[in-house]
Amino acid sequence: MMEFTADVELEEQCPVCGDKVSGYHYGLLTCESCKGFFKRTVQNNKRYTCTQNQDCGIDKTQRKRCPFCRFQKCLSVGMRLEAVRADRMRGGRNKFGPMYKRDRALKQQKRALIRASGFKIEGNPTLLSTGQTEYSHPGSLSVLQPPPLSSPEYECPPLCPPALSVALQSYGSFPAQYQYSAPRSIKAEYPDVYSSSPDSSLGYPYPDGCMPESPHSSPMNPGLPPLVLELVSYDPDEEQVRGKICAYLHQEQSGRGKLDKPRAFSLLCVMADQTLFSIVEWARSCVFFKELKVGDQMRLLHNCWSELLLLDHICRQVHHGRDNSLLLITGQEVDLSAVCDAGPPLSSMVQRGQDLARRLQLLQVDRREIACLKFLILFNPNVKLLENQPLVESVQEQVNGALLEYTLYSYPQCVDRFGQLILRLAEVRSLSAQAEDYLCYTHLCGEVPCNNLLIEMLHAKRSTAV
DNA sequence: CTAGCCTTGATT
DNA sequence: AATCAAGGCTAG
Repeated sequence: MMEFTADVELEEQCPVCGDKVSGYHYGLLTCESCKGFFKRTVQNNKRYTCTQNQDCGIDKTQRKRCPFCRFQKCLSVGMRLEAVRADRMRGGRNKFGPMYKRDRALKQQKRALIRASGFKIEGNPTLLSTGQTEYSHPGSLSVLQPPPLSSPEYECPPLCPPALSVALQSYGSFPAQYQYSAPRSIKAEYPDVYSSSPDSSLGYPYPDGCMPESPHSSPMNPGLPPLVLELVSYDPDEEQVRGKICAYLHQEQSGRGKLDKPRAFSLLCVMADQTLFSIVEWARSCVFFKELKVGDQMRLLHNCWSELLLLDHICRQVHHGRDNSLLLITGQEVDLSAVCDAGPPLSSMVQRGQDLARRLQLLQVDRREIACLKFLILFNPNVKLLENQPLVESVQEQVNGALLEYTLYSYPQCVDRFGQLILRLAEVRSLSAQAEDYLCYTHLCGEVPCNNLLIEMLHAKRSTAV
């Protein structure tokens, strides 16, 4: 009973400062003051600096002390820049409406469950990142910006320790958010720990609320291969990744002078670079991959990083579902016509990407299938010089089988759904290769910031492969 | 700047 | 007509 009241109270606290929540603001439940603070900051394009170590604790009494850290926290808990209106239009509703509604229903469900069973649910399966557990880790953002890379602009490859091995090894203590992997709870008691509102969670937590409903949304999922369920459980929380990357970008932007505007392209590179870190984190948390030695882990990632990055991008477009704009990991939209102005190689690749996204959209590919595809990409048996080749081959085989079975059970009306998916995989590979070439070329022209994981991957592949 | 209270207006 | 999350206003 104590726990129950504690839990409920927790949910009524602002995730930024702990003050009393006054409603949904900019994507989640916050207090009135953080709402106002976030609005002022975004509307007036404020840039703050931290006089300490950018890890100031934010609570009700100290929130005024460091606006920099307060804003970082706003972003990292999931407050959304896009919800601040550019045109300052008052009143009405925005596209987040449905999301708020879902979240309310979810919380209601959770409360009912707690009351019914007197049982406190562990983990945080909500779509929104509200009611999270730990803000006590001021340094949790640092994973995406490991020490050697922390001053992005001015370091060059020779001085950099290999970022991938750092990313694979060094943050042993790194937190729970990429790994609420609890494989044992999958098959058993709580079939829906991962997807509390039956299948809406198969879609990405994007606000549109227009996710195609999966045809198999029965809660029980009879013929579902357990492996598929497990694989999808390793997917990171998109909201959290987005929050971290936004926080990183914002920090970096305020770190450099106002005058020094980064060019759009290099901004995209930084974004891709940060996304890559989250992909590495994802891989590290996955079954099978964890069992491999670091050397093999690196070989696999070197081989497939661009495919995973591309697939991530494509999936975002699938759920974004618009032909005339791209949705970035940060939640920003980029007009496609602007991209086309950038010239033929880039615009044709973007076009190929859009075509691919459209095909996947027509298929109504679901999140479980995507999870399988990611594993198929990661565990590529064609990678040479693996110490544990048999494991990689076996994973490839198992996932293939599970995906085939899944598509047959879940989409019996689509005869060759499996084949279609695999075909798209080939296109992902081909397009990612083209993108790598392009990146390599632009890098040689000095257009890409040269200090990052992105470039390290690029070089690694080119020096070992073929 | 902050934060509590007020006004708006699309959605239900 | 009620709701409620946007933006606005203004003492402190």
